[in-house]
Amino acid sequence: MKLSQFAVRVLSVVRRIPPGRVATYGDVAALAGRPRASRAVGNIMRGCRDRGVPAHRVIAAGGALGGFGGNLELKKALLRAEGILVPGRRIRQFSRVRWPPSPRLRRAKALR
DNA sequence: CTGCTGACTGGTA
DNA sequence: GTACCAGCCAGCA
Repeated sequence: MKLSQFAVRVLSVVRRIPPGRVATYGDVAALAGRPRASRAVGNIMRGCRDRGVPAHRVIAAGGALGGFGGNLELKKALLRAEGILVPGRRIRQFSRVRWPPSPRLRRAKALR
């Protein structure tokens, strides 16, 4: 199975997300070098079944859950298991569990 | 090459 | 709060 360079970068970024933290598709795209490729990131996540990749920690903007191949309930359960509360369609205290809060990402998004 | 798709996003109504 | 829209981009037919 061969992955494009972009896919490799995306996966390596997702692998870096610590337990109990989340990142948005847009964040992952930015860290992978393509700030506007959030949609493409979603496609890659959908196709990736690698267990070293915590896909459940990748969510949509604003703390929305996004998708999870039809197993959205499973995604919620996995997040809950890491201490992230998901009362409804959005996670609780999004700004607190969001990763990364680094200046690097902010600068990347500022170029938008 | 062209065209469509979608685990997206930000804007408007 | 919801609904719809245009822009976006990698992957695939």
